[in-house]
Amino acid sequence: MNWKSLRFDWNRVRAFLVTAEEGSLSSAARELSHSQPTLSRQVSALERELGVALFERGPAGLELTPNGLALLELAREMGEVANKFSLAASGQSQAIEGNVCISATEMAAAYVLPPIIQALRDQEPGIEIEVVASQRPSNLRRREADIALRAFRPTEPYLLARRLGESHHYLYASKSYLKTIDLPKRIEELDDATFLGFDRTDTLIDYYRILGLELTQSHFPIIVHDQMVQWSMAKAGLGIALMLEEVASTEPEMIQLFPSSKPLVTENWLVTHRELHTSRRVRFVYDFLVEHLARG
Amino acid sequence: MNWKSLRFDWNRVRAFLVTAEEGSLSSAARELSHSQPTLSRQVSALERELGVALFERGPAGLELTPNGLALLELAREMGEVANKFSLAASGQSQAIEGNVCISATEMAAAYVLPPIIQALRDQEPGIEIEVVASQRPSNLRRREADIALRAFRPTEPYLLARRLGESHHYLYASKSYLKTIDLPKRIEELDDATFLGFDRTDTLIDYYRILGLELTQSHFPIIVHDQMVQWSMAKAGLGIALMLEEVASTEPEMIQLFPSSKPLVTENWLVTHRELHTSRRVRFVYDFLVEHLARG
DNA sequence: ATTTCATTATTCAAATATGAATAGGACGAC
DNA sequence: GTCGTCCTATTCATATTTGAATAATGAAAT
Repeated sequence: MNWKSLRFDWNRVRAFLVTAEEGSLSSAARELSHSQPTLSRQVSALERELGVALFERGPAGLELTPNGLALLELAREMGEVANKFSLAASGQSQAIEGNVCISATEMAAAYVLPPIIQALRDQEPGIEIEVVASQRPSNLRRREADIALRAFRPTEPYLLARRLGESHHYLYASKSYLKTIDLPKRIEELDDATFLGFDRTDTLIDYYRILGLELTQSHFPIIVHDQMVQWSMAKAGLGIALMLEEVASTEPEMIQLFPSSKPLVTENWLVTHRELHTSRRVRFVYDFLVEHLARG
Repeated sequence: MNWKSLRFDWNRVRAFLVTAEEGSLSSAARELSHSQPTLSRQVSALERELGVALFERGPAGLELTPNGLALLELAREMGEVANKFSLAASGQSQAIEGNVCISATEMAAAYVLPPIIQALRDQEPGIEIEVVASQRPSNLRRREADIALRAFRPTEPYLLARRLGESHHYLYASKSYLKTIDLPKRIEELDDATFLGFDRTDTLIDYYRILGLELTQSHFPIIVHDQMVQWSMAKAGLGIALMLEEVASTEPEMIQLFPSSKPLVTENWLVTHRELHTSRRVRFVYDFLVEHLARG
């Protein structure tokens, strides 16, 4: 076999890929934990190596040339395979030491995970935990996380999921806020209060409908994307928020509204990539989380 | 997007790939124009990086572990894409300087190409020519060559081919050899001579049948894989060889047998990868070869 | 048993790649 | 305008990677 065509520097393709996707050398450098000059030189070197101009350079940033655009397709493809390689390799790793990345919602990360991670690290100090707290589900195929805590059953065939039970959400408001409104007896009558929202979609309105409340966008004068911040605002008395019962019950200042009404129920699923489940390290964390989170 | 999983050293995958395919670090080092210690360290570093043992090491060489075997599949895939990337990049290169690799049979490389390459380099000194002389057709998809001179029309859809005319082959023997046998009048009667063969397949027997000669393996007591060497042996009087008319006619010592019989006719095709035809450099060499080789 | 030939791993000086600091340019906010 | 922020390219000291030389080991041939 002849390997002549492989003799170029593959890392430079990676530099090109991330630079093109990120839009700038600086940003790519941050992503790859390198310095901007390094990326600058790697991309320049690739261009020299190939004899092809990949970017138009300017102080405002880079712009792909048509040639660069065509090659970006292949660089993406190479990145896909590199990702698969990394995944498979991690899956085969039988080392217990090393990093495991867990994705969860902000509330779960802030209130549920800490004691579990504490216990886990007491038992296996070699395992380092990285937490990605985000409302958006992490893409496990792209390896944005090794293990994800999700509120829904995943459908992707390459994922392995385990149901952990369910969580109950109720409406909460601070004592100070409740002094400013007349709380009705029945939840259906609560319609002139201030509610805290996450975004301008109707997701939350749909949830409230399940609880028996018909609301419109105008009931959400305050939008906070960050759930932790939203909860702080609720605690500060800005309005009513939907919250996990376990989390809210630790806050004596927060009052559960209509405790006898039915809660909003979400499922909890622990999810990982099938490839990763064969990794001793990931498997350990996965099993540990199941053990400490599984209920009902 | 999250690029965490791409942060490993891609060049180490290449080191692993070539090492696994070649079977040893030393051999891989030769293929990649690196040193053996470099490959040794790159592969070790990859194993450390992934936490996976890829090879069992021994002084006799390396052996893939099951994990290594599984990862080799993905490394191969990555190599395939890297190859495509390199191909596409070369196709876009508009530099006239640089290397172009031409594959041809030994005889063509030795007798036909030299004056053409001479003229080409007089005209474009920036172009460096690499010649791969081999009876086996080079795999252009794997980029074993940029341009190939072949005796048959290629069928692969990704190849671009141009017919250059045909070549005539006759039987030749040295004057010294002819003294040792009685040359019959008609070619059909020539059956107790010594013929020089290339291998133990029947390809050559089939060719001779076209010329009207029914031979068997026993007529080929001397097998020489290398055509240049075979021709030298024929010149030294060891037997009869089939040879290109143009090449043989430059040798006064060699006698063309049965000049009035029909020759063995083969076609000549100039072939390149479609992707490469867009490279200014490859295109130039291709057109130059067409111009200097096209006949009839 | 000995030699030869292949392999891999180690050492150390030299070549190479890297990051911090810095310069310079475009763009938007004020 | 002017400031602040983002970008890229360059410089230079440092850290890493590399290859030549070499040691060590096993398999195969003698």
